[in-house]
Amino acid sequence: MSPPTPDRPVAADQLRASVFAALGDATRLSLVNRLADGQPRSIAQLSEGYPLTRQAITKHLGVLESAGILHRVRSGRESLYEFDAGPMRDLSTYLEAVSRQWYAALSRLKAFIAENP
Amino acid sequence: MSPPTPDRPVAADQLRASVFAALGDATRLSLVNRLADGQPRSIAQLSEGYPLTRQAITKHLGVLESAGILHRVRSGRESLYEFDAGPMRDLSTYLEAVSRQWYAALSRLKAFIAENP
DNA sequence: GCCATAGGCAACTAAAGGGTTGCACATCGA
DNA sequence: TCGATGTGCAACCCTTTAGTTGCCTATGGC
Repeated sequence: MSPPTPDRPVAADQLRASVFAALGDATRLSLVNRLADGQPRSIAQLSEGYPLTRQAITKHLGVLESAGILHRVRSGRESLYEFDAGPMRDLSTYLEAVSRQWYAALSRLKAFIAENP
Repeated sequence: MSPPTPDRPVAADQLRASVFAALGDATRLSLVNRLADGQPRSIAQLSEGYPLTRQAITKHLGVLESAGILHRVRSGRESLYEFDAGPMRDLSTYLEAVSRQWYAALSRLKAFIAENP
């Protein structure tokens, strides 16, 4: 391993980035919002209310599934998609950590300035 | 106001999606990580350690700036970028709300099942 | 005033993304 | 059994994105 390089894009970044990217589309965010009530829905159901074809929605669902945000369960002739909060909780934790790090650094800076005339 | 229930893509989704999209790249995540210590850095500094050209990094920084995650401050001949925790805090709040909504719905479902033999 | 350094701008390429259409296939229900 | 419904698959299109190269401008230091 290369010793001292904690900064270059690492595996963890790749993983998070793929989840962020999956959420980086208004249609997909909307789909997630609908499924966050815990009730699984079919592709046909999820396609209702969008000015898009069923195929387009299918692709979006595929992206969300690849990111682990949704799971697909076949039931008879339909594919039901259900929400999984795990990945989004992870992101939330990560974002919280970064924000906290920033606030902490800022506080230290302020303290330093206050103590040095 | 934020607990999301919108059915189709709405303005709020567009805004959040753009921030999510900005974070949906490993290189950009890495840049954010570096700047989250609160210390502004120049493009040249930020370009170090990546197998990319300075121009590529410049573009990434532009994306992050457009999303409001970074701010640019010109200082002499260099452009300093500094971190702003606001957008990421918003996302964290949003993700937390969605997760909470899901857990709540799941709890209700369990309770319902327990009460109906 | 000179030169090295830091950035900005523009044009270009390759690949990924978002979307569509067309068609084949499985399954449900009367 | 038969038609309607729900999906899957593939090919295709257009736009965006990630990245490069080349060149020109501004600034800082000596």
